[in-house]
Amino acid sequence: MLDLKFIRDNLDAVKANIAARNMQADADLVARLYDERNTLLRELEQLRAQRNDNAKKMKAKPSDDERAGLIEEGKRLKSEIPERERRLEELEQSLYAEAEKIPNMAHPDAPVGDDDGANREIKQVGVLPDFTFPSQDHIAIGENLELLDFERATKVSGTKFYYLKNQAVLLEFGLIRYALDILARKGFRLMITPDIARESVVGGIGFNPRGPESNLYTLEDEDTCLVGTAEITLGGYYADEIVPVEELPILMAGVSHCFRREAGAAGQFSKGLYRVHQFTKVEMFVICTPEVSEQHHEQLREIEEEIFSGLEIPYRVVDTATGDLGAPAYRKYDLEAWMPGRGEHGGWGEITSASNCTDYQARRLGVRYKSESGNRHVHMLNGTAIAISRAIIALLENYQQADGSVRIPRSLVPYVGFEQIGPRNE
RNA sequence: GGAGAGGUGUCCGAGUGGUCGAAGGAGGCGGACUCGAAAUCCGUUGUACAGUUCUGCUGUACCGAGGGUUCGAAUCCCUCCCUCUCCGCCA
Repeated sequence: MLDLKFIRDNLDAVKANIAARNMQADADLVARLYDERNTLLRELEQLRAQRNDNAKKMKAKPSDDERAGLIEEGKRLKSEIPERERRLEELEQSLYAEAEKIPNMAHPDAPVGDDDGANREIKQVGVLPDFTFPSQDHIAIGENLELLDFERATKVSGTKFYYLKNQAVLLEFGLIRYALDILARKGFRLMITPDIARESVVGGIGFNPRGPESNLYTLEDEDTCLVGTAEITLGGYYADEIVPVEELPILMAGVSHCFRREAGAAGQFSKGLYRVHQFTKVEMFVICTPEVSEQHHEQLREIEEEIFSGLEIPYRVVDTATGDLGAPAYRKYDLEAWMPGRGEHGGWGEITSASNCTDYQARRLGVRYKSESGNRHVHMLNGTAIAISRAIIALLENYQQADGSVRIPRSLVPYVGFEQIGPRNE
């Protein structure tokens, strides 16, 4: 959520930003509700002050006459207060409901545009594979080598689920450990996080827990849902706390399962492992002072590049367009890996993203630190270290060999214990 | 799941319906003493929102949460939540 005063005092910029991000929110309404709320609040506080004052006079042991008058006056004041309290509560409810729809401001350098077509490519790293044989997509490779089973998963759990089998299982654990070792060296605190979170935390991070457009699974009869990412549980870790400034920056790396409904997502780019209901992810999360959040954003991007360069997977970095940022991000970098099985001739597929959400999430979550000028909200950033399912796509498709086997990148061999998968000898 | 105990400020801990934003202690911060430190002494010490003559001041709210009684509630009543201990079940 944005600061209400900021919205009121920067109405034009806020409205321009809503438009640039292609979102629906009414900043004028928020400013109006905010003013109305403040007017009513002042009125109510004045009445309460009078009530307190009146009650205080009783302590002076007044005469019976005065006493009766004070009680009379107290009753009168008392009768005026509850009605205003109700109105204030209603007003604040609509105020916050509307204010929460307003997205974070965008970085002045973020490319302006309605969707990912406007993303700006910053750089491209690595050499695209040039296969001398007919290449296959990860589904074919995975099924041939008995690494993946989509059909059985559909039978047991539904579409967009999968079994990982044999070396793919070791690949998952190996990739996790590979990423964690890098992050531990960078000073990240390693964590395994809950896979379920309260809706209040989910909302604070900027996800919509319920509703038809929600990408999350909510739990029956509870105000909780399955997490779509450890960003939720890492961001909620310090909710409602004032973090000692000397502990900043806090770097956390969380391993969790991620559950996503992906309702309505179909088409060639969501087949196989690309868009699934459940996967495992190692997520980075940074809590820092506002002054250094942009530096940390660059650092997250660099770590993501280090991880994928280390896996020798070709990728490009894009600066995400305003229309594709979502609500909480101030700026977002995506890493897109080359996926030879994507489309007719291969294509880029999003494999990580790194977002600077500034104080947008911290405000609703109540994460602050003490500064010279009072308590301020921290800045929060998140980035994917490695999303296992998509990483497996990139590995299988880029490292496939003419004989149907798949080579394992050098840096990963110590973590998985083998140098290649297959070929099947039959 | 069953039985019992309890939830007060950064922590421990007191609190008769008005003098309680809350005793006392610890810790933190500032200062005195000291060559320096410890000890001792003095002062200070939360959060949020609003207003403001704005590095301060004023008001309101906050003693687990939500209701109620009352001119007035940390204190009385009701409901709920959570934590702890013991038992049961269990990876």
